[in-house]
Amino acid sequence: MKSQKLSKNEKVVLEVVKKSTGPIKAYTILSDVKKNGLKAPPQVYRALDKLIKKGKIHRIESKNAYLDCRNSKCKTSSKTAFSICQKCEKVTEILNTKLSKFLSSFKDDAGEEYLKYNLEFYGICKKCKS
Amino acid sequence: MKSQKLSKNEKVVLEVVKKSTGPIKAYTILSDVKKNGLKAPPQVYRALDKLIKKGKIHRIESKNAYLDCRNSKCKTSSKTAFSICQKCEKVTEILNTKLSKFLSSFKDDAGEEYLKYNLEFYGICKKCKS
DNA sequence: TATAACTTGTTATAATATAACATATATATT
DNA sequence: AATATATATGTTATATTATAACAAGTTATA
Repeated sequence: MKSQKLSKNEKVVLEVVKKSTGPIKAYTILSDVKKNGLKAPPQVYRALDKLIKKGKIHRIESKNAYLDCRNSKCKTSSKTAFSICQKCEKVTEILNTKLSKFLSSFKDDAGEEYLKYNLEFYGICKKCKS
Repeated sequence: MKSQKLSKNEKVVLEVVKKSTGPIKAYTILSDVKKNGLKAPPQVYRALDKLIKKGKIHRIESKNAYLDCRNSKCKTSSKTAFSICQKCEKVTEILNTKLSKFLSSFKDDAGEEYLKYNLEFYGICKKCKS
């Protein structure tokens, strides 16, 4: 497990991700942090990579977007599950013990378990249904 | 569920994906299908999108790559699970009834079920471990 | 055969991400 | 403190992945 200490750029990027109401894209972050002096994509991508390793944010693979982790117990980003509304694009992290236990102890045909997974559920959220 | 009939370009692209020993990238497909007369990215991406909808191939989100579906029962690409070796990059589709039943009947905190999901497990495959 | 729906071809460009290298800052070791 | 080492930053250029927009051809159907 990596140190949780954040560098200057990591703090700046994390603040932007936290402020966002949903998953935010790298270039949206970039245009936002330009007021903080950051200028180029690598500065953002480097910070994002580190923040993911440090468990501060998650990457929503199917959206190429980044979301802050609201699970205080989350120290790493190795086991993640999300629900994604296909209508309003809202993404919610799923923190469910039964689910994480099931997936953590899941054995494939070769009898192997996995220390890392990412699960994305797609559907229509309650708000959009009503 | 979409018609399973494939157009000319879809057949050409599917053959290339099938021939590949693992997940294959869109631009790798493009350079391959150039001998069949296809010339530009949209031709490949359009075929890929249709093939996914028709359940013939899957997209491995974390790799931006495409893999043919070997599950004969797979008519759509709405419920998918894969294991990905972080060393040799091998990707295997997981066809496991217990897993698919669990995820299909999973209810989130709002009591909602999901008709669509994608799960990616990451680890080291047996071959790479030994 | 006309009409609609789908499929293809084509050019250009948008969106996402990394390589490579120079410099600066922080941390640990003597 | 001075040196060595590792980490973090700044910068330019470029690679990779994907779509917009529009014209034209093909197939299915009324």
